[in-house]
Amino acid sequence: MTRITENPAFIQPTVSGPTATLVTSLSQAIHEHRLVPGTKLGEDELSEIYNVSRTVVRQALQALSHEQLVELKRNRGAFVAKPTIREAREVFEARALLEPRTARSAAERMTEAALTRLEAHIAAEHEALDAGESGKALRLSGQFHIEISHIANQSIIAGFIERLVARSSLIIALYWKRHSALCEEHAHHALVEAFRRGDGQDAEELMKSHLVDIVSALDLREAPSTDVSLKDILSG
Amino acid sequence: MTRITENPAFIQPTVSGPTATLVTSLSQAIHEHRLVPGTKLGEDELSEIYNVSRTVVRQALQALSHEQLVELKRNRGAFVAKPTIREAREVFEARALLEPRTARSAAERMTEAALTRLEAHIAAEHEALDAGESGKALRLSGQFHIEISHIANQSIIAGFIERLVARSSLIIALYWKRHSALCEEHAHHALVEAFRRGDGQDAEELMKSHLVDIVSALDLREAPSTDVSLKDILSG
DNA sequence: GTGCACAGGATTGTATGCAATCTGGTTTTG
DNA sequence: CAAAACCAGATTGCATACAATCCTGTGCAC
Repeated sequence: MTRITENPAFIQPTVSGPTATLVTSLSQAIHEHRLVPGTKLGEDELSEIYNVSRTVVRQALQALSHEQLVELKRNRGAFVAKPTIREAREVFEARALLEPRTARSAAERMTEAALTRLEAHIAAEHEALDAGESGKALRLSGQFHIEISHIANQSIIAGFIERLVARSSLIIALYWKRHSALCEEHAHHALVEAFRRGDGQDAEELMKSHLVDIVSALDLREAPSTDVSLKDILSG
Repeated sequence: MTRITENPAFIQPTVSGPTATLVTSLSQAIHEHRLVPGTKLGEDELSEIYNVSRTVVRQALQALSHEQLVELKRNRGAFVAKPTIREAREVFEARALLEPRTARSAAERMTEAALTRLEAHIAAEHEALDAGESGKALRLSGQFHIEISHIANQSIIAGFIERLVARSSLIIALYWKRHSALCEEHAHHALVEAFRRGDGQDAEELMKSHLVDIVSALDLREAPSTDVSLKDILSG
């Protein structure tokens, strides 16, 4: 059993105590696609399921709202967020801006311990796939990306990448059109090999193409414009 | 009186109702340096000052904690955040990465209405300076940067810039070593002229040098390393 | 049969109360 | 005199209660 000790919630917590536990649990369910976009998250219901008071639930929902994983609608409740196609595009544009340079930085400051951690991520991901746990494999894929950003040791940019990768879980739940697992099989391996050689340029290029590959599996075609009137549509 | 209608809290709100009002008020006080880093923000005290219950105060403090403007210490209370020198450096590195390209995008999609808004920002900033309201001028300087990111119309990156500029208020409060106002007098003017010409490359270069200028006014020398033992220090 | 109005129950927003924790001052001990 | 222990008041974490708002189902009018 490969042990992964990194944060299953992806984003470093700003809350503590039972609230943090609940945030981690809900985040993990979102990243593993057990909680799907649009799901209503009722306070009383969560309070019962997790055996905490509504106070803790509200704090956790507020935290998840700040992470843009949950949308709070005043007087209506909390819902797992549904990023629009526009938002999906922008998230991956931002990832394409930040992650390749972060991969380069990671390659340039790679250590044996960090390589070991990355390899453990890949091993755990494969184990999850072999065990038919696709949700877990998906979450571990995301964590692999975040681990790279931590190795690069630029905490501000890493924080942004955490947010982007976390939101990517929702985007993938909504718009993924491939039947296979998220990240192409050899992409993470190739990245780790580049890191092992300390080859920043290779790492940067591999991350770029890896992200392009992910985007190519998302169906981000715009829905028909709502500016078109019903009359125009019906008159062919 | 030049009216500025943009968000004095810098960061788009994720809370609503009285909580949002309180967040805006506290943020503004932070950006105008009326609330200085390290200040204790007691729940009962804020509750009395703002005439809201502790529930609303706690929600607002949590929101400010998510924005990294406030640090919540469990069982000890909330404090206006004090970014370390390391953090200060990283914030401006991230700004140097994001803002010049955002300025370029803004130049390429500039409209008359947007130019008018930017000019109004500059006018309001000068008015505040002339009236001796340096805190307000400071906040308006920050808002100018955020307005540019909104014109660029990339909402994810704009969101990151909001967070970075917001945090810059704390950094400036702690580390500013110049006696003059924050942004050099002609820098914002020059940017607006580049925007007027639609000159993306010029805008990008001007933003780069503008940020370099800001960093040059910050005292970010590292304190002596704490790895040095007391014995080493005392033995000369 | 369809559309509108209303009522009741469910849920959310917020206030308040109580227990847990911390801090600072005082007392005791060596 | 200095350090440790103790205690009381202040503050924070969290639960619970109540008011406000929303949603859905039912009844009535056309």
